[in-house]
Amino acid sequence: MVKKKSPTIVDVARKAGVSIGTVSNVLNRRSDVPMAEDTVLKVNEAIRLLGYRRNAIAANLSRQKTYELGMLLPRYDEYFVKFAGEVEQIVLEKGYHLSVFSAPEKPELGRRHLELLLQRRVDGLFCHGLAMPPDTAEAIIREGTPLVLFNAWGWPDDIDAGRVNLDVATACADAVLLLHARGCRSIYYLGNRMAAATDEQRMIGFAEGVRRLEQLGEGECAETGVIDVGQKGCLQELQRLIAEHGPLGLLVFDDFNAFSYMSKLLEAGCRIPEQVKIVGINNTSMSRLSYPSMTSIATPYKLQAEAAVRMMMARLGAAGDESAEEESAASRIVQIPLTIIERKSTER
Amino acid sequence: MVKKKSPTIVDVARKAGVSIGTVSNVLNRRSDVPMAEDTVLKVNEAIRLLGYRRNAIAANLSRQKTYELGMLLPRYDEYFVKFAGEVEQIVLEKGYHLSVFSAPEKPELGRRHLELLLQRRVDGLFCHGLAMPPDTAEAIIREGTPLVLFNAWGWPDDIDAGRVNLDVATACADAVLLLHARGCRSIYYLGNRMAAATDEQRMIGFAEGVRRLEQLGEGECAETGVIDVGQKGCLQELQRLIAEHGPLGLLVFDDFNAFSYMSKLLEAGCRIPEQVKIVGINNTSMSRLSYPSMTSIATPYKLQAEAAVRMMMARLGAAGDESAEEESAASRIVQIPLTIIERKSTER
DNA sequence: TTGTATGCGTTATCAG
DNA sequence: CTGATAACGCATACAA
Repeated sequence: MVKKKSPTIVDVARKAGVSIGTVSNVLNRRSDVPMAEDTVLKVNEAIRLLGYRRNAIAANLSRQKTYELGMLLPRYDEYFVKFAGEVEQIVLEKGYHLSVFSAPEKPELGRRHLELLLQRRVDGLFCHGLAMPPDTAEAIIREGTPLVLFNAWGWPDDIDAGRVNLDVATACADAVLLLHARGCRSIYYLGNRMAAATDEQRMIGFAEGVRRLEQLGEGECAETGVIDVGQKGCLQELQRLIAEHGPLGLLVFDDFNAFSYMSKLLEAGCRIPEQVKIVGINNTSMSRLSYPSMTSIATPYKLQAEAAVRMMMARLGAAGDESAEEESAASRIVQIPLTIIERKSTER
Repeated sequence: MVKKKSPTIVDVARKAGVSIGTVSNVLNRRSDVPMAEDTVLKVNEAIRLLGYRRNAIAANLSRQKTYELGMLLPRYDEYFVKFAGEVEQIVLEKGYHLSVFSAPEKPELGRRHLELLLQRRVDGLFCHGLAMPPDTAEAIIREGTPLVLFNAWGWPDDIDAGRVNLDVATACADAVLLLHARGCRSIYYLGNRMAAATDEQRMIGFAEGVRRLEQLGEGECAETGVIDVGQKGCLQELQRLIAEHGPLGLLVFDDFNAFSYMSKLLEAGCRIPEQVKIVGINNTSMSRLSYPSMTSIATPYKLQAEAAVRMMMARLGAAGDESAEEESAASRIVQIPLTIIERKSTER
């Protein structure tokens, strides 16, 4: 059997006894071009008979539009994957599809993926704030590709990219207050310096929470501080704190680390939540299923995805349009609120 | 600022004072076509100056090849995502890139993604055995797109698709023996009927393990059985088994469910591993980080990914080639062995 | 070593 | 309503 090259509209046209223009019209169901009922039937029949399948490459080239959106992730973890999945769903309903790439710990790889996406002439780009430097972003926009960033904290304000940021800081501040309300005498943030920009937001929130605590002016003001998960003797330090101050409150970088340290503390004989109360971040399946179940800050994927897509669509529609040009920074940057899901690990 | 359409090779050619053919040649670094050092320099300079970026769409259309591979997943979970990530890495080194799609619980969505990939004329397709019915697979191959399936257990043998299957059954059998060796008097498989084909493999393995146990003819032959996670009163049933028979061995459908039930049992006051010994499947981060840490069957992503890519490359290379046509079923189907990672949850 | 011409499969325009 | 025909941007034989 020879590799019979797939049929083209030319074949379909011949088979149906019409011209290729007509085939294209019924293929694209153009509403502005009226067509005879009969021709449509003939064409569809020919398509079925030949097993014709449109060549998207040629179509894209011709119409100068791909209906493809790209997404650049720093890595595949539960949070990013869920977010990407949501976005994929939503844009699909709008006739677009999403191509996701990740660049695990490799800026060079990230650039390569980006270049690829650009060469494929994607109509728009979603990108994590960590997966691309600001000047690259600027260049992309300048060249005409709409860009929507997510979790791009601390980026310069004058970049014309949509931005959908999780308001992690506020949630972390709330977590500090929660831990205090649950009776913690000392409250620490267990961070991860390796993830600089992400860690910073949590730290800012933690500090804010501590400040709010002070403003409350409660006499039994808690002792607070920051420890790093990578720090040597981290576990011992925690045990010391428990011994010295009683109920220790721990806000941890993410569920993964929170869970990991919860296990270590349990193994060391600590009782949770009696001696240590833990709050994780991301509300992954671990936190829900663990014993004791773990309080965690939930990131609303769906909300964030919807906001991101909305921004993208606005940019896609307004391309070339000078009308909606005067977009305020306010509508360019959206903050997504998080909520704390309280579970056993912070019970009184 | 007008949306300046991106420069083409025509622009580059003009700027560099050469013809477009020449530009194309240096762009593709054709080894068979010799080029003057000087022209290459000129062209590259022009490319830099203009900020030229090759239009992959046009290139693909012209050369009738996309260097794109598609992957269809039933959903995004830790296992699939890791596997996809590995494949992405490997094919990247071979000059291909991977577009991943998932069809969470929606066969219709899956067909749509497939159609999309085919319209984009991907050079090849990786697909999970659950994400596509056999007749569809056959049609795809017939039309000339190389197909490599992974975890397509129980598929008809006459389909000319590469197949890379995890040998879950054997590993499950081994797990049964392990549980017995660790002193379990009764051994149960905690399955998940909802995931039919996947569950079946585990069940086959479990049964095989039980049979091997019987052949050993140990006097203290264990009692065995199957329970479903979705079953009402599942937890109570387990507790009853523990009370009646002492040390209970549990092989669970996957880490997720294993972890979930471990937590429930702990909460109910059971001691692990003293009263219940648990083996999960997939060796996800949960099993490693939990307390007690959980024994799990590790799936070698990398191995499986390498095997899958190897098959794909063979098919891509042999396309049209009649030489390697006579491929035996043996080399078309690869079994990947799994290994049990023993942790605290099965200690004596 | 470089330039020219043709084709890739569609879309879209504009006469019939 | 339908049918030629010119783009779309690039690759590639083949000619120079």
